[in-house]
Amino acid sequence: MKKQSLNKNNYDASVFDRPSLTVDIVLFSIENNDLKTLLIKRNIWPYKNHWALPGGFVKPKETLEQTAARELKEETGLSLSFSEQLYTFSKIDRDPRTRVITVAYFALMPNTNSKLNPTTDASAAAWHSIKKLPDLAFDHQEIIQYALQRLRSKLYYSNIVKGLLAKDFTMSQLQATYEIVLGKKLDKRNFRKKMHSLNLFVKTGKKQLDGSHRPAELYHFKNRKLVYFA
Amino acid sequence: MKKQSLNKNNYDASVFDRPSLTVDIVLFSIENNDLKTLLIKRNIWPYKNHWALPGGFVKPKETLEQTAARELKEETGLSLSFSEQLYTFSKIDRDPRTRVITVAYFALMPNTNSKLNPTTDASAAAWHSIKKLPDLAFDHQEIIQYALQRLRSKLYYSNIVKGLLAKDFTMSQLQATYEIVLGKKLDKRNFRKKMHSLNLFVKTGKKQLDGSHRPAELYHFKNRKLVYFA
DNA sequence: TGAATAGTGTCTTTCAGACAATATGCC
DNA sequence: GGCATATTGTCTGAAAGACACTATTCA
Repeated sequence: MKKQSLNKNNYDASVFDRPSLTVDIVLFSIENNDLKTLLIKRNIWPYKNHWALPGGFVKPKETLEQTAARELKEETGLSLSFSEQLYTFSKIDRDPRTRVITVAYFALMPNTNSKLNPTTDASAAAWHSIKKLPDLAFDHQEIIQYALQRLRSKLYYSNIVKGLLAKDFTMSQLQATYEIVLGKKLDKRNFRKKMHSLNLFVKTGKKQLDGSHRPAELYHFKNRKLVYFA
Repeated sequence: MKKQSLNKNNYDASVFDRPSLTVDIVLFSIENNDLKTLLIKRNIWPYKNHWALPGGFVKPKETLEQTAARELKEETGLSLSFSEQLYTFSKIDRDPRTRVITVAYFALMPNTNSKLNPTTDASAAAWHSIKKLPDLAFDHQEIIQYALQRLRSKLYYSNIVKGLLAKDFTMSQLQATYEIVLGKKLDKRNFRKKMHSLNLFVKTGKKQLDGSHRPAELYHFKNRKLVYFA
């Protein structure tokens, strides 16, 4: 196979007589009470110097999930815990190089303040608030909006919020996470009534003491896996 | 590009140093009060003489939706009205030829008793009850089950049932369609109360007279498009 | 004892689910 | 009038949503 070149003039599209396939990852996390997504800064054509979702080409011997994990690791140094397939985007001109179809994945991680270590095709990696995203490469804006919808709706019928929380958490932290993602305030009593009725949590017995006020019970999820409840 | 050959011994996998991409279509329709899906009988290796979902390789200049419509037309003679993307299946060994990733689409059509006209890779095309499917090629059994889940759950929060009905229909026909797809009986009064509360239908003014009993009001959908209501 | 956050219960409204009698047309 | 299907309303229980006070710790 011919080597793929790196700018518009000597780009050989004949290499691609079938569509190429990539995986892109929308990784969400909460930082400073704000929902953020991880972007990398491209240092090659096309969209050089634009921010983009981490992602890359699928290798013949790896599953799409493996591609997602590998690319995220390569481009940011982060490891993937929870992820699920989002949608496959296939507009004909979404990539100026040639026909590229991308399977988008959506992933969550708790706030860990991990240092980001971009390598390869990225000159930088950074968390961006979903409230003010920069100009993005390709159709990545659309992909992020799709992922955000999916995340928001899954809050209502699954324990997906787990992906954004540390192992142990307080009911206040849980509620704050819902509020940040949904972008609206929730009633404290109704929220707790609902959450307790779901029977998804157990008390750890520990309490969180952090200031001059009543300490909060710490909970964790009963189930290791994603659970649907509606 | 080398021509692809047709049996295991002289199959040249080096043609595929990147994953190949196909589209498969799960087309549902109701026939004789039974939910059926359209299958074709393969007349080439692999899975020769097995039933399989209609589908095929994505061409460079077509969208996935166009691939779906083209393949369905080629293999069955049918035209696609409603369809939506289902999921992308990518297990490494799902296709014995080489690495093939497939984007599954799920589609609906009203019962039209259209004659099926298989061509190209199919020696036959036929509707099969989802209650007793034959041995299927590839991972197509899994794909159909996934599509069926999607269809069933969408009945509860969208007007997707439209895809299975003629333009005008009675409330009894609507309810029967729900019952066939869900595989369970529903209460007539509660069903109608709910449906009318959704405000999705208008009376056509016409009535269906078909036998020695009270004629039924004919309705049609207000909205041309898919509408979500929950 | 004042400041800050944690934790809890009642009332009202809405919706799902159980349930049966009347209406209309054809023979 | 008899048969077959169409059409309609009430009651009950469960859950969502509005709403305010007490509990605990620390300074």
